[in-house]
Amino acid sequence: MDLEPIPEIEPGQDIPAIFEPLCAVFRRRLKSDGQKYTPERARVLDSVIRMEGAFEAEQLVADLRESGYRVSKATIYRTIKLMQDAGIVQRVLGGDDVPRFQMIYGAKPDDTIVRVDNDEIISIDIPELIELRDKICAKYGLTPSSHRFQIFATGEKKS
Amino acid sequence: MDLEPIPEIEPGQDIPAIFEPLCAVFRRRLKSDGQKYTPERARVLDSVIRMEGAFEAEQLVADLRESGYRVSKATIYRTIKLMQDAGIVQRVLGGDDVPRFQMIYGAKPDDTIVRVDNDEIISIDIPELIELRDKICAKYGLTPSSHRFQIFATGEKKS
DNA sequence: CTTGGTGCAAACATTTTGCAGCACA
DNA sequence: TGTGCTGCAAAATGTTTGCACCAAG
Repeated sequence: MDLEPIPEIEPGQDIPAIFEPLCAVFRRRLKSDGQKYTPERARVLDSVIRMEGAFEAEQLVADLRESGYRVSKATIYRTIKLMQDAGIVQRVLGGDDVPRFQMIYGAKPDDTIVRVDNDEIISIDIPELIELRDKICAKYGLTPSSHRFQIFATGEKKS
Repeated sequence: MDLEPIPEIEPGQDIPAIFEPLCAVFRRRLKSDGQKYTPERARVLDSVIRMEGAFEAEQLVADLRESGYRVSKATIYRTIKLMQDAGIVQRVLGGDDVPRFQMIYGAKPDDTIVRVDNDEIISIDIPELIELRDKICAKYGLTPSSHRFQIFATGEKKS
């Protein structure tokens, strides 16, 4: 491919600073495995960073296609897998059963109530959880990057 | 099919009492939707109840086949969907990306730390979460059946 | 020249659907 | 007689793989 050369840290133009280390994380991980940070992989990472919240693999395909970068589906899936290995994204399920991915690093916490009787998803905000998780991680000598709290509930009181 | 008639509450022989209402829940839900509690569906529910923790759809197929009940794959998948609608099971993802299902009713909460740098999963026990979730649900007029708390962390202190 | 990466298309795994026949109200 | 349920096989999704060729060290 004849894309421009890859800068040392290629965060794209309008990517929040919080995501900048991501690129470095990915590059480091690839390098330590004897793998390369190619233009295609940079494009996929770029696209992932731009996604808001959870996204489907197919959205990456579409997004990259729109951007004019023809990255093959196979490469996209392969790159997603690499990013999973690098701890950058994870696979998740929403209320529907569509498999999606979401960023781990820099992701904002995801606290929800899932109505198991009608698939409704209610976002809630529980600041206490952050200190709770930090406390727990400290006990294990780990550094938390994000968390996810799902409550499964039914609506007895209302339909 | 020439199976024995379905008793009013057919909990199987050695199913813990905690699961008994499940059958009633399922029957009630089906009835209210003008659907039927057939022998095949009873068999699938039976099999689901016997599964420990999360299970793959294919395990139900195998389990039912072993039991000598030939329930078609299509019916099993259709029944799983009905049970999802009834709020009895939900789809989940484990550390690998294999889609699985798990019981909601009677399921024990699932609190874990996910080491994003090496995929290690550490089970933790946080009793406070139960009261927290109950408090939150009460605020929304909902009845919690289970929850899941995942912390994503890296091991800075040890590898 | 060796190792890794890519695109393409075929293969795969899992789940859904169309359809003809069956069961029961 | 109509409505729902079943099995089967085909179709639809979502993801992975085999292969031939390309690029960089």
